[in-house]
Amino acid sequence: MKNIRNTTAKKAIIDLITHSNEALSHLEIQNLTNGVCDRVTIYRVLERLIKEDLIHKIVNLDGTTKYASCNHVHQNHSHNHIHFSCENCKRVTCLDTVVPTFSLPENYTIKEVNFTLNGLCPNCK
Amino acid sequence: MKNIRNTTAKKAIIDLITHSNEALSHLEIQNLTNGVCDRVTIYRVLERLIKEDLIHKIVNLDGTTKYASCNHVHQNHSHNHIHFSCENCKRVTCLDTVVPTFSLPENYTIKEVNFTLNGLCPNCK
DNA sequence: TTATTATCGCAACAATGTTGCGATAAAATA
DNA sequence: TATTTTATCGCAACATTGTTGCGATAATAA
Repeated sequence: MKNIRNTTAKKAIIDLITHSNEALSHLEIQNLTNGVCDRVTIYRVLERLIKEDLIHKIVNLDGTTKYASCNHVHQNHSHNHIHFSCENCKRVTCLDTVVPTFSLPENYTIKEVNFTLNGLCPNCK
Repeated sequence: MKNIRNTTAKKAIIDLITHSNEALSHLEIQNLTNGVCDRVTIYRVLERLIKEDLIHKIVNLDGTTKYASCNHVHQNHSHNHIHFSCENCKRVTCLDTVVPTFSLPENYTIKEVNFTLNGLCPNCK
């Protein structure tokens, strides 16, 4: 069986993401880790962290993708909260408390959710 | 002032999108229009069609973006409906009737919305 | 028919993500 | 602690997707 290793790169990346109050892009992670590891390694670590359910991926309308830590304060945490993407400062933040309600037609199986809003955040408006 | 022109490429692309029952990617549009115009022109036409509010853009969790026609059956149409992206057949469809409700904290200005769900559609489950 | 200019085609570039493979190092085991 | 196993890494090379500049073309107004 595969055993998970606690790599230097992995530790640095997860530390960065969990201590950030906004979602980070691959490039931002690359700059902030400052040469701890290769570009490709960052992609691979992020992929694994998502699989381990430690972070989640957010894709914005402008096509950029960012990563944020999962909030495990609730017993059954989920990623179906809304993310806000500011057009001005480009910051993406999790609105953990804002969970939308909707009723899906039958026969659909939901596995992942991506809710993002674009606009101006309180700081930029 | 700028006057909008009804180009051959534009007509072909909008015809394609409005008659499709699923959202189309840039590549799919390129293949289906079959050399009507250049790759770059497709990007520019799509950009203009979005600005004219004739189509809307959908960005999925896998990073792919697709385009769908705007449903103008309602007086005040909006794009805040949910899109479903099937992991298996890769089709993206608008669930026009499924509009989520949520309450945003104050001081946020919303300009655009991107709601997508990943999973299995009725055909693939 | 002619003039204006929005739109186009092409080439070149930029950003982002992926893959293969030999090298390295984390952690289990002796 | 020393050795072994193999998950993870670094590098190079590539693929995909989207962007930009600029001269050429064609849609529309005059």
